[in-house]
Amino acid sequence: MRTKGGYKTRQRDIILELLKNNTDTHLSSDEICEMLRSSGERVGATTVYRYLEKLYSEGTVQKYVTDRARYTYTEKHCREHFHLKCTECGSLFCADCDFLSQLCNHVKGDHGFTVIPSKTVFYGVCHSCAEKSNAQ
Amino acid sequence: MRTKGGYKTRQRDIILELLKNNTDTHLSSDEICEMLRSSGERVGATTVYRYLEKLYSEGTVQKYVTDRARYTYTEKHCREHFHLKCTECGSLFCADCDFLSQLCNHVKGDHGFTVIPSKTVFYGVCHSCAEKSNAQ
DNA sequence: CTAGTTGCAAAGAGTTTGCATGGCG
DNA sequence: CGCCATGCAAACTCTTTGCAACTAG
Repeated sequence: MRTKGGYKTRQRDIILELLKNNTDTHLSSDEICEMLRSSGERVGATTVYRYLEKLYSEGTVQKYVTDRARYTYTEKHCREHFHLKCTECGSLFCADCDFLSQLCNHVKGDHGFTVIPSKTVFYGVCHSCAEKSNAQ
Repeated sequence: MRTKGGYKTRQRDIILELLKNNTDTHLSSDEICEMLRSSGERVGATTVYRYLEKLYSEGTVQKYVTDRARYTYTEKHCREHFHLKCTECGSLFCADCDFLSQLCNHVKGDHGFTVIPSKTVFYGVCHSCAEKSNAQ
């Protein structure tokens, strides 16, 4: 959680801009490079990797590791919420309620483990995807 | 979820045996190779990879992907549990209790989202790493 | 000017594939 | 004997590191 901002560069600007414009998906560094390339920009893969890790360590983006590392811009109003990620359609939902808030206390008390909500994602199937499956 | 059993071989026997004797941990293919090697057995890495994927597709083992793929033998009576992954030391813990079991019902009922425990990992800081941080 | 940033090339790490050999049934 | 399994080597993919050139402040 470093607080130093670093220099402001063209590459960092456009990477962050792209992340802010795609808060509904999880992008891999590869996809980010590709999206930038198709819009005429060119940023080295190494730079993307390094900047994403920097943003992650600052808490600016969230990181999800499944088969590869994926990142999503952390919206201010979601900072202390949990996230529900649908494995079918890829949608990301925010979940904030008493039960989930208590979860941290429980895991801390009974399991001695301090959960970090902003880094934790529940994987599963969303309502609409579940309906589709039932319909078949 | 194929049902074909395949041939019974020395390698498959000892890999499955090892998995059954280590239901409390999550083993990577690399660790499995190493454990077998230190007990005098020798199995090629490729064979371990291929057999684990086969067991996974059959449902015989569960697969967890964090930084690398890890597998655990699926015990019949074992209900699904969540995982706690320490971002400091990388340790992976299992969490199986009523509170966490209720979590699925709650998220399903109040959020219309079906959580899949085996795919969900809680990220945070474990007890011993938290102590180290406090000591500093 | 100085320290942080970039990006190519190369190294790593984990996993998969090609293919000839070996073993179960 | 036929077919599946094995395992070495090599290919592959994602990610990190070394390092020289570059640039923001």
